[in-house]
Amino acid sequence: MAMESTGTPAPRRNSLSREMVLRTAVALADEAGTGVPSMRRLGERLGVEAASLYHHFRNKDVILDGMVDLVFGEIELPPDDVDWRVAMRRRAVSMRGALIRHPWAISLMDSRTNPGHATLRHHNAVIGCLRSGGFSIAGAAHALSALDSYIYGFTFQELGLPFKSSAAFEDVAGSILKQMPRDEFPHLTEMIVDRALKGGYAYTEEFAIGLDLILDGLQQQRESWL
Amino acid sequence: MAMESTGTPAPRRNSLSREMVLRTAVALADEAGTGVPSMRRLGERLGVEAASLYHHFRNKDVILDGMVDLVFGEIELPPDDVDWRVAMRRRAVSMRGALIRHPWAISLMDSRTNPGHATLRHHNAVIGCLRSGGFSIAGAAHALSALDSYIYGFTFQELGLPFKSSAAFEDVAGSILKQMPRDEFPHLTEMIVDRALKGGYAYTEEFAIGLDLILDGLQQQRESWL
DNA sequence: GGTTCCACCTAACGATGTAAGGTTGTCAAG
DNA sequence: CTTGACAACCTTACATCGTTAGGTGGAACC
Repeated sequence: MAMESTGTPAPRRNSLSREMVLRTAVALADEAGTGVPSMRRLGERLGVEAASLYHHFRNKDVILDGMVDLVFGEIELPPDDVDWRVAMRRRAVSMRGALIRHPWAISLMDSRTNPGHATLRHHNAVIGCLRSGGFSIAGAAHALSALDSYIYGFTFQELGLPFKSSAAFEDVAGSILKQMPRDEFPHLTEMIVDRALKGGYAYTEEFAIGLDLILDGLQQQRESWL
Repeated sequence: MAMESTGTPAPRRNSLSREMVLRTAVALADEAGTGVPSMRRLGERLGVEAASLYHHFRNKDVILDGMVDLVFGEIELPPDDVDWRVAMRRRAVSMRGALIRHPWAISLMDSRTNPGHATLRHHNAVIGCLRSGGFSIAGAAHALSALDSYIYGFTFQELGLPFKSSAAFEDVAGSILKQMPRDEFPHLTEMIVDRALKGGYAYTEEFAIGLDLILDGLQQQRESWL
């Protein structure tokens, strides 16, 4: 259904192509804070009425599918000429980057169920990298699950937090502390104070710590998964 | 803002209480597939018009905040009479359970920014457990980040998959295989076939594998984080 | 008994996704 | 060149959504 049977989908005349629509949709979604555009806004940007989009896409869901696939296409495929560990590390960093660049994408992914071509290619490459790195099928499945879970979860939380700069962090931390009964939640208070004093929260560093911890574990367990 | 300054919020007369509204909202959201209820449906279930709800909640967002906090309240707090490792393990399992029981919750969390009382208590207890287990402040932060990321990410992916029973898994796997060019994605194909033959995907087991991998890593690194 | 005020209602606004049917422009066949 | 078909696009409309403004009834208090 989501996959064309003909190799070339016959790019008709002067119409707005699938590609063009999806690219504008992504661009619109990226523009500050607006999130996924409505059909009307998307049509407007394309110089077209909202309903016209339904001649190219059965419904909005397939547009969302396409947008998610575009994001997957931005993720660096694991290069196959390097160690599996550095390949997995680089793709993890690249994946977090793409999800941060397109903050609307991760919320979309949980409802989407039809993987696009870029998505399939991505997963295939990752599994292939793990397999040629010495992982069994089961082992690769476990590694993939652990890594993806961590990447999604970390980015998910990072995006949810209500500040982007570390200056903003201190403000928010301060105001949370004010309205929080400090003696009821001493450990939480302590941690927030500590992080705030250390001058903001370094996401990239924190991401690397957990990532390396998982990669270490995978390296150790690799040969036990046969 | 989200936190009452008075200890008892003065439960007025015969009105529909905050508690009752939130509980009904959660119950409605849990009912198959419907997701978070609209204000009209929520009002209907309470025998009230939609607009009346705005006398108790400034807007829908604070209802969503309350719903999320109810879910957090269901998560087992780490008991403090056991080893930090088994405590963290139990709370992870309990957390996944709550998120699976309320599939709408995780998609809500990324937009919510005002933590409720149960949420704060939960985080405080987790941090406290780690600290008395010998983690430094920084170490507890790293442990919390890694664990929560994994739990969120895993559950997030689990909920996104389009099947719940392992019988349904084989169907879906089969139809994906059919429309996927198998020779273009050999590793992906191989993995799906392998998992399908093994009779479905055992989430609980897979969850435990990654979780224990992270717990192992935390145990090893614990003393290096000072 | 009068006043106050709270809990609820009615009515409406603009925005959303989408279906139905009409209009236009392009292209191939006659 | 005309004719017809068909694709691309438009107009209109509908139900549903969150939310606001202003009204109504009855309980609570002086």
